[in-house]
Amino acid sequence: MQIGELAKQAGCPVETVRYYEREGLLHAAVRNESNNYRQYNLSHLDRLTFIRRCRSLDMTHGEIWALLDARQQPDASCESINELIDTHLLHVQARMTELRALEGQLIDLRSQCHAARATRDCGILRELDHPGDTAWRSPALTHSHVSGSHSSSDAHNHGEKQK
Amino acid sequence: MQIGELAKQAGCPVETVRYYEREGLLHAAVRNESNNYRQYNLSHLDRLTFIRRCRSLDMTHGEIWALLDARQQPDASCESINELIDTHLLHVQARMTELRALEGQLIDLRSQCHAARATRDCGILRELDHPGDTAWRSPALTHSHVSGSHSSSDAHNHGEKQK
DNA sequence: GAACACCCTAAAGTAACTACAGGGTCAAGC
DNA sequence: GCTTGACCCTGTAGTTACTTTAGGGTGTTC
Ligand SMILES: [Zn+2]
Ligand SMILES: [Zn+2]
Ligand SMILES: [Zn+2]
Ligand SMILES: [Zn+2]
Repeated sequence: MQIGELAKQAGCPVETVRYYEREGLLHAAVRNESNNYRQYNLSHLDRLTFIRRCRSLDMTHGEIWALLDARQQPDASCESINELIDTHLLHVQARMTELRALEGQLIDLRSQCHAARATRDCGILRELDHPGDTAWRSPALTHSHVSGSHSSSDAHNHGEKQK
Repeated sequence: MQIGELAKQAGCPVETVRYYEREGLLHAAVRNESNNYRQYNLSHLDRLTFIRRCRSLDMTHGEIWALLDARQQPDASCESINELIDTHLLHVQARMTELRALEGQLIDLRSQCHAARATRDCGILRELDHPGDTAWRSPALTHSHVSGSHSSSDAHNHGEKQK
């Protein structure tokens, strides 16, 4: 199996497979001697699929490493695995709590302006400009990874010409 | 006011202020001629505080640019501001929906192993290894930025010695 | 004049990819 | 034999919003 087929089976881009190999997450494939193409077998596909399932649960590479390591020691206790899942569940829940708080603040903010008026009278800007009575404290820091709410394809250019 | 005082008033690190200036979000400060230190006034503090409030709502720099731009035109309609907040609220809600789905999957996964047993018998690994009947599809892509659940301080090293 | 808090710049690191530049390999069709 | 197109390779840079590090100047105090 070459890299395109492996990636297709695992449902991820080819570049991601090469990236995982560089990171060591995926074992380096044997190369075809004549053309230097990577050759994969089913155990590679197994491992890659495992990794992608963990990523779809938003685990970090560090968390995935820990699971892969644990898997290498079938005789050890699985306690650390159970704990890792618990901890990661807390990561996700912590972030949800933050986002719920943000949602509330944004709904409050939005309620400051319903009609379209002149910008100078917009209640939203007014509220952003002066703290007001709503709690403007930044959300208490959590031990969560899992951050953000914006897709990477959001363009962030400002007054610059597009190509 | 020099940079340390400004940062303290706004509740953010000094480096972040310099970073915003490089990005253009914050206007470049006048420099003290003798020592080249940045000198700020209250309008800088206003703008920085505005930016930080938007960031605490998890807006991107692009979204903040749009608000800052709109604020420059007090006579225009504030419709775009209202829409921006609506859209960003959708970003946050979309991410919450994703995280709720993740939470459900993780709870399912965790339920596969309650006692600490040998790793070879761990129901969690078993489930991660073979798709099982639970829906393993990656969460439908949203138009959200706001991603992740892990804090940046999570260490992600594996078998490497610490310094 | 030494300690210490403060300021400066430029460059690299973070997480997990994604994209690009520049080029080799292979099968099919003309 | 040559072109077209799909596939593969390497290496590097870009993404987001910062943070960290290296290396060095400034200002006040003891
Ligand atoms: Zn986690
Ligand atoms: Zn308005
Ligand atoms: Zn947004
Ligand atoms: Zn277990």
